[in-house]
This record gives sequence, structure tokens and C-alpha cells, in this order.
Amino acid sequence: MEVTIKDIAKQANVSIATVSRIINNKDEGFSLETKDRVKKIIKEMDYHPNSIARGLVTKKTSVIGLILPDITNPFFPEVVRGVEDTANAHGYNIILCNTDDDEKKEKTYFKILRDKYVDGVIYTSAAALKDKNIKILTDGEIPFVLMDRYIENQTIPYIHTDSERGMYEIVNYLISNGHKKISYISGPVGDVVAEQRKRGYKKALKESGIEYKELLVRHGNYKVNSGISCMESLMESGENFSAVVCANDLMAVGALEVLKVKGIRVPEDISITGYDDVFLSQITTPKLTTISQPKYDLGKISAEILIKLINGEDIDSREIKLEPHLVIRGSVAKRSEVHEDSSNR
Amino acid sequence: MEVTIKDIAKQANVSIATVSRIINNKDEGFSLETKDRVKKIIKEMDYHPNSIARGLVTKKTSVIGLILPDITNPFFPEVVRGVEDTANAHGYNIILCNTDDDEKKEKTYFKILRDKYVDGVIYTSAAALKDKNIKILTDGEIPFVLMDRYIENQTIPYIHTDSERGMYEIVNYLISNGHKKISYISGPVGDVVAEQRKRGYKKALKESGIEYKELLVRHGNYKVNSGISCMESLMESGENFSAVVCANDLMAVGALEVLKVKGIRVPEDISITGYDDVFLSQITTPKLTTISQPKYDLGKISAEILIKLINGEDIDSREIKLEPHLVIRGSVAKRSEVHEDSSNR
DNA sequence: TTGTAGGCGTTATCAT
DNA sequence: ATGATAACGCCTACAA
Repeated sequence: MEVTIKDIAKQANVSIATVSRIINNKDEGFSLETKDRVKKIIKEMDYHPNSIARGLVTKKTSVIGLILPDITNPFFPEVVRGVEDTANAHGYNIILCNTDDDEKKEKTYFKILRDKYVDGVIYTSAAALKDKNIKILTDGEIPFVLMDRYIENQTIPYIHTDSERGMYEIVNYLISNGHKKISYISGPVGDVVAEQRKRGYKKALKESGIEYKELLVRHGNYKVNSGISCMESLMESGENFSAVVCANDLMAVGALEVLKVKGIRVPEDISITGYDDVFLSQITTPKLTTISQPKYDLGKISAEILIKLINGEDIDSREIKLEPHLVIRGSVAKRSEVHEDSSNR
Repeated sequence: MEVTIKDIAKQANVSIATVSRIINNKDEGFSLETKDRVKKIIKEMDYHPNSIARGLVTKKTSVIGLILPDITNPFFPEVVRGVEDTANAHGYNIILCNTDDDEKKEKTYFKILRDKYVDGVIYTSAAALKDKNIKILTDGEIPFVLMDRYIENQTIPYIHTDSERGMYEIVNYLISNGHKKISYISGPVGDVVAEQRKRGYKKALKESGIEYKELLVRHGNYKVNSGISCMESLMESGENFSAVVCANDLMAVGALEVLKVKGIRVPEDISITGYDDVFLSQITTPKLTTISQPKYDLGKISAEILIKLINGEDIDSREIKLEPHLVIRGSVAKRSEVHEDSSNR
């Protein structure tokens, strides 16, 4: 049988109340002498408080839920690490939940986490979060934050990187290298982040007086295979372009693969860009020019905000926007006049 | 205030005992009629049992701990996914713990998980697990399994892939391609898996009558950087070799990078092999010939075994060995006679 | 400074 | 088929 607070109390000839005060580091309610004695006995008997029992009365479990689409997506491990390290440093553990962007799974996890009385949850989803689902958490008065993605018309804090700006910058970089016909492989239609990035793409084009052509854009799902099919579709379209910007690195990898197979040189013939700066982007040939997101920090800050919320502290603003930055590697070439001519109407 | 079993009981004019029986799907202790009535009220009042309170009496929490070195290592996400999917399918959630192979962190996590009364833990570590630490779990009578790595002289179940055999096969593949001078970039000295793989390397050499030369081996830490430094060291050694086999893909990526910088062609000049078949190995140039481990299954089966243990079921044997298999891609070339001659003494 | 006792929300053992 | 009630292990007023 496990040794309980009762055993310690008996052994030390004090009440369990006193023991409780001591293990909770209260600064009143016992003499220094009894404190030492009790502590010694606790050590001798290897007593450790039962978190469950404690949780039942305090309503705190010291665990937070971490909901994301798929840990297998190379974007997430580093984010998760940021969350876990931070949570841990504050005495929390994390329950990891993979939803595959499936609303049903999300809902189920919400309920489970609520029933398990987690102290808070960090939520990332590409799917639009329904109010009805949010209610599961809010009714349970469980603090939560949105990470990476966000939901409109809500007051829930969210931490993300400025996707529109990131995409804006990399497209501008392309333009400054002489590119004018720029294809775009986007994320899914309806995905909030995908929309933001596309907005950055459009904005950059517009500012340079380049017309946005629907025919030059394709919609993938952030996975390698969709990068492949989008690139193939682009090639077969007969449209002319000197560069293709992808909404994430994985799709860029797929696009790269297609061009390699077709014997089209990157970046000499066509330039390609990624987004996220996942490790993969450093080992493709050529290495991907991409936009770097502070992934670890994204997780870290999300955890910090959540913990503040849990502690009832104020947070400065609902939105925390981290800044992305351009990482120039080898997948973009200057568009020379010669090529320019040959590809003009 | 949350609605409790008491509220339901009152509303339904029954005792909490009856409600309890109903929510736990007992097959006695209530009439069909009251069952329906209670269930209806439960739904109306949106009642959900408090897992904490339940856990306090049942001693079950439906959560399992998952301890691994670093989720950021691309080998793990898929394993974790296998664990999570399986756990979830059986009604369990997972608490993720990153240890960085730090014994102190491991010990701390052991204690936390024990205090949180997790139902079991899956443990992966490169560090030698001390008996004293194991005791934390065994004393708490918490079932656990070893995943990927194992500990000698213990009776703890472990699930792993046959590292010795995997390495044996890939080295044989090299030999069958005419390679005789084969360098080896190993994992850390003392790491159990590293030892197993090295054993496979030695065995293959021996069977083909090739002498094992300490001068041809280096020890890294499974990370890209160590692959780089090991490869550099190998190049500077002046030793002659036509192939280098790496104990994992990440180090192979590092090695590849060094050769690329030096203008040495892979596989024409030197062949390289990886191990693990992490996604990265498909996008290097050339693509890595490597050994594939069933990563998802590793996680899945580990979870299944653990759950059996939790349920008090018998498991067939202490050791479950999954089979690795050779994946031939483009980083190994036939060693032609010409090269052979030039590199012979 | 210390102890008593109630309560947290369940499950489970007895009765009835 | 039901209902009281005692745990489960801890925290926390409230007393002493």
C-alpha cells in the first residue's frame, strides 16, 4: 500500500493538517522543529502526495492539453518542444492530441480534456472551430489559447506569426530578382493561414503592378504529394511562369521533385520558394529559400500565455504576432533579360 | 458549478448509487425504465463524470506516460503517432516527456508520472537506466515497457527492431556491391543500440573476411553535426575507403554535406548509407540507401503491449523484435575494378 | 502552533 | 432494483 499523509501524521505524532501545511510550504501552522521532524519522516518513508487526490480538491491537475493536427508534420515537433519545455519549467505536463484536422476528433478531445480537468489547452487547427465546440472548454472554464491559427470573432488569445507579411516578403524578394510571372501553390481553400499567406502574395504582386492570375494558383494540403500534383497541374496548364512560391516547405519539396524528374533546373529555369524553414529545406538540392518561423518560440510563448491565463494574470493583448524572416538559400535565381524575353507574350 | 452525480440523482429521484451504476454500464442494479429516465436527464443536464474523482477511487487515470529523448529527432514523431493513435483507440491519453537522454530529467519524469498515477509508461532512452530509477515505477506498481532501446538483466518487456540484423544487411549490401574498405560512423559509445548496430557491421565484415579496422570508425551522437565532424575526421585521417555506413540517417546527411562541399561525388566516388529511413532520406541528393524501421508499428505495438500489461493480461514473451528492411535508393554504387585497384595497397 | 472535521465527486459494499 | 454510506487521499476553514 502506498504511504499516505495519514501515515506520516501518525508516525510524526501530528495531525494530517499539519503535515499538509508542511508539504505545501505554508509559512504558518507549524513550528520549525515539527517541520524538520515531519520532513525527515517524509523522506524516510518516501512519501509523495497523490496528485489525483490533491486535484480533486484543488481543481488543479498541472497538466495542459496540446491539440494539433499531426505531430508527424515536421513543422510541429519543434513547436511541441517549445511547449513542453516551458510547461515543464512551470510544473506542468502536456497531453498530446492529434486531430488530423478532423472536427469530430477535436470535439472528442475537448471533452476528454475537460473531463480530465486539464488546467488549460493549447489549440492548433486548420479547421474552423465551431462555437459549439469552443463551448465545451469555456463552459468548463478551461483557459485556452490558439496557436498558429486563429478564429475570427472571438476573444480567445492567439499566438501566431505574421503569415501575410512573411509571404509578402518572399514574393517581393522574387520580384526584386526580376520575376514577374509567379505561380502560387496555396494551402487548402478555407484554411485561415492559407488565406493569410495568399493575401501576402497578392499584396506583393499588386504593389509591383503585377496582375494576379487565378490560372497561376493551385491549392494543395500542405503535404508533399499535393505539392507534386499541384506542380504537375501547373506544368500541364501551359501557363508561363519563372517562379513558383509554395505555402509551405513540404509542398515545395514536392514541386522540386517534379521539376527534377522533368529535367527542369532549379533555380536556373524556374525558381522555387518554401515557407516554414523546416529542417528539410536545408537538405534539398538546391537548398530552399524560405520564410522562417520561430517555431520553438511559438510553442514557448503559447505556453507562457496559457500559464498566465491559468494563474489569472492579465495578458497584454489578445493577439501576439511573431515576426517571420526571409532565409535566402539556393532555390531562387535572378531572372535574366534573356529568359524574361522568351517568356513574355 | 459543475453538475455532479448528485444533481442527476436528485433530479431523477434516485440515489447516486443507481446513477453510478448506470453511467458505468453495469448490467444490474436498475430497471430499464429508470435507466432511460436517468440517461435522459444526464443528457439534458449535460452531465459528464469527473475523471479525477473517479480516478481517486479506481486508481485508474486512463493516461499513459511516453518518455523519449527528443520529439525533435525525426525518428520519433511517427513513433509517437503510433502510440497516440493506439492509446486513443483504447481510451487512453498520452503525456509526452522529453528527456534529452538526461538521467536527471528521466528520474524527475518518473516521479511526476508516478504521482499523477498514470496507468503505464512507455520508455525510450539512450542512457542506461539505473535500477534505482526503475524502482520508482515498479514500487508504484506502474506497468511499463521499453521501446526501441532495452536494458539488460531485467524482466521488463521491450519492443524494438533488430538493429544488429539491419546493419548486417546493409553492410552486406555494400559488400555485395564490391566494397571492401568500409568506414563506419557509429552512435555514442555505450549506447545500447549503437553497440548493436556496430555488432552488425562487424559481423558482416567478418563473414566476408574483411578485417575490422578501428581507424575506420568514428563515434557521433546521431545528430547532423556529428555526422559532419565524423566525416571530416575520416577524410583527414588519410585512410582509404570507398563507402561509409552511418548509424542513422541524420549523420548520413551530415556526411553527405561534407562530401558535397569537398566536391566528392556520391555514390560515384564514395557510397554512403543511412539507417532509420526517416523522411529526410528521400530528399537528399542522391536519395539515401538506408534501413527502414517500422516506426509507426513500433509505437503501436508498444502501446498495445503496455495496455495488455495494464489490463493484467499475459504477454507472450518479454521481447518483441520487429524486422527492419533494406531500402535501396541512390547513395550506393557498384565498386568497379578500376577504383578497386587504385584504392588497394 | 496544532487538531478536528467537512468536503471534493466518485465507486463499491452492504443493506433493504 | 435500490439506497445509505464508507472509502479514496488530500486541503482547508474553523476551533482549540
